[in-house]
Amino acid sequence: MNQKSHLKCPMDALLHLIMGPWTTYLLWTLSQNGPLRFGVLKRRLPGISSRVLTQRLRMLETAGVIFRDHRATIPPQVTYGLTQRGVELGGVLNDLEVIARRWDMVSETENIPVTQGDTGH
Amino acid sequence: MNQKSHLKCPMDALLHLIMGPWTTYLLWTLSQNGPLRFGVLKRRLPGISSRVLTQRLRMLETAGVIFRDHRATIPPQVTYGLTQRGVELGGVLNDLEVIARRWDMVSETENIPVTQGDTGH
DNA sequence: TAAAGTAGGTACTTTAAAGTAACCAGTAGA
DNA sequence: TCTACTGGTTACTTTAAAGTACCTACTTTA
Repeated sequence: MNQKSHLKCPMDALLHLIMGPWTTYLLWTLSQNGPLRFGVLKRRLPGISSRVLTQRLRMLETAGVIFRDHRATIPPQVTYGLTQRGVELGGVLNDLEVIARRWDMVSETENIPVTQGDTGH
Repeated sequence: MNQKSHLKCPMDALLHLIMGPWTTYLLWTLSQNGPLRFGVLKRRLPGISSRVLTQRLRMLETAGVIFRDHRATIPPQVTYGLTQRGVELGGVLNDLEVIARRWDMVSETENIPVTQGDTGH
């Protein structure tokens, strides 16, 4: 297997979509502030390059997670925001964050082995 | 920012933990089959190298997501399984997979913009 | 006249991580 | 005695992706 495993598995495709640097921050920023223009977004993600920001926005747009609203005015005005899918994804990311925070708080606690049949799957 | 952003943010730490190739397959395999020995695990992930499998197992063990049961017999016998944290994580991964499958099914449907205030955050 | 803001695109460099292959100890079995 | 199995480790190579820097066109403002 290699990085292209997402060509077969929808789960991998989704993880591949959100796993890169900046991506979750980007989604988070959009979910907190609503639709934002390119330049504003760039300023809210201090350190990100135009190149990577553009890549991320294109990926997410292709996946239908964000929308792109382009007005060919001068200067141009391009706004990005979450779609319904983006909101769905945000929900799961929120669950993940709740877990992440909880684990951080109690990182010194025990790790309990789980016997087969208890996993809930 | 760079790959080390997980040093600050628990969310990034968690994503960084599960995002690599093989990791979710590994967790999935353990959740479906219960604790497994190294060699069995390797055979259930066709194509993975010992090197990467070991790395993944170490990462997950350090994070408290799996446990390692080592018996210094000859030949040695090392078993890995999910901890409580592993089960929790499995739950969220399952949610993600449900979404991934649904999106795949309806990939031709509309992507609806969401106005500020509707995001539920 | 020159700078700044708009939303990126392009070329080159760098780096982190994955892949590959060989190797280890110790014993059982042919 | 030679092989294979156990669970890895180590060194080297390769590649995908991120970083860096500079470029565009068009207009307004100083």
